[in-house]
Amino acid sequence: MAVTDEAILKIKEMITSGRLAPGDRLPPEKELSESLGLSRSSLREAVKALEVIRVLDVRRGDGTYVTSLEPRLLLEALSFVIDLHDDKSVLEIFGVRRILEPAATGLAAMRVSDEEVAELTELVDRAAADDIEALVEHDLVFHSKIVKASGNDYLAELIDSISSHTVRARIWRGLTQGSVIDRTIAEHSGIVSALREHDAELASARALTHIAGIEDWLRTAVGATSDPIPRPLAEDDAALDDAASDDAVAPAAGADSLRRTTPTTKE
Amino acid sequence: MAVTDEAILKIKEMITSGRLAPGDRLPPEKELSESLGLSRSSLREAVKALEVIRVLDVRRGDGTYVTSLEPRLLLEALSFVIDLHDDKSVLEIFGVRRILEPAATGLAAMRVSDEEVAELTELVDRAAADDIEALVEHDLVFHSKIVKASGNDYLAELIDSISSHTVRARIWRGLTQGSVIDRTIAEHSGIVSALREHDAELASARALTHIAGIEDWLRTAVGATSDPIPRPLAEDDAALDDAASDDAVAPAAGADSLRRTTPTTKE
DNA sequence: TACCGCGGAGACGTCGGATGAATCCGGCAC
DNA sequence: GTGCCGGATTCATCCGACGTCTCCGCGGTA
Repeated sequence: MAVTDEAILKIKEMITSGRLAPGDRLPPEKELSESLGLSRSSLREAVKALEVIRVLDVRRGDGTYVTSLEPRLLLEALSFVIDLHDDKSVLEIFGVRRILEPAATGLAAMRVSDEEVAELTELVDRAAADDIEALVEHDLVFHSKIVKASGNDYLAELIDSISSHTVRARIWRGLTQGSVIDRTIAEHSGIVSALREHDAELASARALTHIAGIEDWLRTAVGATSDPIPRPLAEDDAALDDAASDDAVAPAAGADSLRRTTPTTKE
Repeated sequence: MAVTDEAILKIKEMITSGRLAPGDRLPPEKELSESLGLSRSSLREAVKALEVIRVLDVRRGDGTYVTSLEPRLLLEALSFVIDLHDDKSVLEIFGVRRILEPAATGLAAMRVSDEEVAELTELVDRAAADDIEALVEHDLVFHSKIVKASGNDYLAELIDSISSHTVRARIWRGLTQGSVIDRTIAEHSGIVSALREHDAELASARALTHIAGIEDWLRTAVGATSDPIPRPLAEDDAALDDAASDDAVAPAAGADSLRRTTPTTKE
């Protein structure tokens, strides 16, 4: 096995064994490379690999740290990978979301707090139908809040990760189906209503209905035309790509390559 | 943004834009580094990062290729990351599996072929209760086959990925609960029976029962060995390994600290 | 013609050093 | 006490060199 891969496993083992805890600082690259028996160059490749999957956090001029290792961080990498799937996979991914999100919504119905219901209610009320982009933003926040209320962070982050990929599809849907805004808000309202009553079964059913509506449309679109969906992924990376193309201003802080691509985060 | 991160995004963009298709070979490192405007060292860090998440396949002495980008590959990285979660997260992860696997089993019931049923039947019959390790192996194959039969590769691979992490826990369970072998086989048999009849509801219910049984045990085990205060993963994880390897069975899982838990090609 | 072995070319793997840039931190002036 | 400054530390990037592996064409041989 390559020394770099060994280093990756050794660092991982240091974490799983407890020698390195979340938040801990690693020895300097020079020192660590010597103790692991490889060159600094090779070690840096290992560190970079662990950085992109959010296991390590490298701070220039400071040091390298173990991240909090929270599900949110570790699943971020999933968004990156999902971006690389083709149209057929998008349908399969949607099939997974179709399973997870109703279940999460059902869980949320059983344990959602009054405050959370109030927040969701306000969110839906405020989502007056202005424009598509605002709706997509609202949609992301809405679903994110609900799955978070399921009480299972891992489940919530997993759903968030696999949902981000469908953003563009939903945008396109919005562009081609005018009635979608009202319908989406109405469906959201129905879900909140079920949550308020702690009716898990109804909440779950309404979530499924909601998602299946999008899925149906997506299946038709993919199946119908040969070049249906606006090119998988690349476009909302445009900002990043611009930044990368050396004429743009450097992003302010902590620029990452694997930052999730949902419009919710800006760099 | 760091040049290495730029390179990662640029390579990703080359793939999503279609300039690089699955199986394609990248330009040599020297050439690519020049065209991307960075040193070979930095490019190598980018390539390494994309290699660990199975986007690129680097073949020494040959060249660097884009992988097939199949869900199976891209989700492999998930297994790596899941290894880093603590016990609390393991329960949450199990909560996700509890949702996904019954659903996948239900889907499988609707479309499973006679051949697949025959394979599963034979698999269960052959899984005569010999030893724990064989049972765990059987269990992995069994569930893998079923979820694969769901027809949704992405779903199947996702389940496989999040299941791999529970292997050690199941080993420990096996060591502490003698009757688990017979019970597991009986439950597997029941699931196959429902699949054979294409009874999705029953298949799903039996899958849920099966998984919930493990989950219940896991929750008890974790709750028993943990304080109300969340503990870092290291201690409890080590406890799992110790418990496993203290016994004469000596499962391979805990033996090699540098083991690679993701099912990859050996190196 | 078909097969086999060899060696060169190309490509990745690893190393060590040098320089630049960001951060941290202690000392000093006010 | 506050704020500034410079040295020390650490990561970022680049460069050049050498090793090893793989591929593939060129002859040699049967």
